[in-house]
Amino acid sequence: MYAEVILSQRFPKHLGIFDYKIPDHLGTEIQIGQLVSIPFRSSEREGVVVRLKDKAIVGKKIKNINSITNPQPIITSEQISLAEWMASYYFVSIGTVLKTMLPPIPKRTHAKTEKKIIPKKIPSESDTRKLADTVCHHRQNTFVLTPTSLPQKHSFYQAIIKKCSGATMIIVPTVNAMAGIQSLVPEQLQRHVVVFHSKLNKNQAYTAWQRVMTDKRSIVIGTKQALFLPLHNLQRIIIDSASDQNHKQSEQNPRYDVRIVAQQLQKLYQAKLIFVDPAPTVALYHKIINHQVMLLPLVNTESPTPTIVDMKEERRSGNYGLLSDKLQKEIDSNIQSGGKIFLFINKRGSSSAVMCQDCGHILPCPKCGTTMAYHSKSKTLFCHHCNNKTELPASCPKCQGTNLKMIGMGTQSVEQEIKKLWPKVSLARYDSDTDALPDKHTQIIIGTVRAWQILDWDNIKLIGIISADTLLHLPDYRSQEKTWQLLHDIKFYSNAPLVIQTHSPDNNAIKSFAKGDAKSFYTTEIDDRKLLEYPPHGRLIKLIFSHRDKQAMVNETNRLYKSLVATPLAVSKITPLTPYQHGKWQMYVIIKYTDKTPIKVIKSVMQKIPDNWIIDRDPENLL
DNA sequence: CTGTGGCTTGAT
DNA sequence: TCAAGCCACAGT
Repeated sequence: MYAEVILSQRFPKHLGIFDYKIPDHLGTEIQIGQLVSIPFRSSEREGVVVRLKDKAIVGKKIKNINSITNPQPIITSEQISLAEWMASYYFVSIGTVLKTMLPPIPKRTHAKTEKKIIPKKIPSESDTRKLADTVCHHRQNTFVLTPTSLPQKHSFYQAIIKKCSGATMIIVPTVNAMAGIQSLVPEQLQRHVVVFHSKLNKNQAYTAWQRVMTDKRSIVIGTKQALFLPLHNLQRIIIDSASDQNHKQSEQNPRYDVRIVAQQLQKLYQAKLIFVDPAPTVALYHKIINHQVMLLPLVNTESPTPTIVDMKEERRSGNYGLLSDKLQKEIDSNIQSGGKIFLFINKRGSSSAVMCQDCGHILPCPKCGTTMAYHSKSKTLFCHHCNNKTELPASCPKCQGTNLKMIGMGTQSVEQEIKKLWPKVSLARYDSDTDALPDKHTQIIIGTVRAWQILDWDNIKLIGIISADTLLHLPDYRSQEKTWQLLHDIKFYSNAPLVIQTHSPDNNAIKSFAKGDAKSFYTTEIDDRKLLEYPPHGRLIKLIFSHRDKQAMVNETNRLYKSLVATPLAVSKITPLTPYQHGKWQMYVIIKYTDKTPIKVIKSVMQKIPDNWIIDRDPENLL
């Protein structure tokens, strides 16, 4: 008898499963999922048995398994299936997948130390109780919930945890997001809670792994690695903040996406899958339209209509500053009444777009229409989509105006302007350059998304978005979607009046948001992506090559690009926003395919990608 | 990909 | 004489 064994080690993608002979004295004891000791190259290693068979591959010298490390299997057959699926989907070796799945195995386990969590009292709404019922008993297996406020979301989670039997997995995007959810679990169920994330030490991780294997009612709250826990009786998977970028592992192989892996888990365990986010991604909404997933109906809650301020108008009426008359008036009246104000600035990217101050036109690439990025060093415009390069024109191609300006402004410039207008008001800046927390009594806080975590949302009485345009004109196909999500996230946290300043008041994301018309946003956006077959019409694989030597990088990128052009797949080259990073030059090759592309074709092409290229399937962005 | 063995270099 | 550092290499 022979066994297929996987080593929990990163291997190149063509190498994964190794055959070993089962010595006679172990013949009856070997089981799938067991950890065994094996000779590998010149050392002793541990591996997982995944299959038993009569014949080993020919042409290799087959070695013997030394011994069984632990008779108790450490991994279930469902997990082996999942690992095999992931390896093939993400074009990595199964050893690489196993390395992320398995907990580090400690020499000996100590008693765990756990933080005591005080459960929060949440007003239970009949609305969310009904939805929890739907999730547990409806025939549909995948759902989407679009909560309009934090209490509503929490009430739903609590209803699900209380009402439904079996084990639950709640996947959150960041470690910070866990505590808030843990406190929702009622006291009598707290003993079933298992917290899981990358910052746990060996023993804590191992203990969590052991606990979920036996508890039939586990409530796992964790970041993406928690997907791989061997839950007993897994009934439902909740993806919290489902649109969040952190649900994708982009830095390291396997570059997996929680939302994709969770679907696979759902199938394996016949569990229920629930995506929760105030604003679903375009890809997810597309599935709602196609009835592949079910949108859970929510009763609309009252909220103030956001005010859109057209900054082009402001300029025409003589206001050249960063703050519109409308926003100034609102700030003024809030200062009078003592309400707190949050002024939101989106962090300026490392490149910025060029806008005409007279007509609001953002300079597009003459070849393909994508927003061009301004490189301040070379003073040129660059298209990240088609590599087109042009000089900065002297005047606007649309209205001939000569007031061209780089858009993207920092928190500092807004701070200056506020100080000028209201010299006495207490003011704090909170962004990635700030360490100190703002004083509790600070009236105006100017900040980036980083400030969201520390804001006292309940006491914020006015929110101003200084410019919705910075995000809007990133040269990425998802910039509209990101703007839409950002606006919804702000609204989700606070019900305060919202003033949005923009040069593009007719933009789909901004206009649809102001009208509260989700359907219009998504259908328009899906339509707009049709022409270039961007997701959800087509699907993407990003190939990354980096090298210390710029010329070597360019040569290799061109070589692979040319070889891919000869295949049936659509390819394009993209220079990233920061082509030089960590002492290396890099460039991307993007592969676009559709559901009609045979999987065989994709597989055979990807097999030929050299091992020194990074393969990122379903990338979070193209920059 | 990464642990290993072989080889070079530099300090003792 | 040995440790550390670098590189090429092959894995059942």
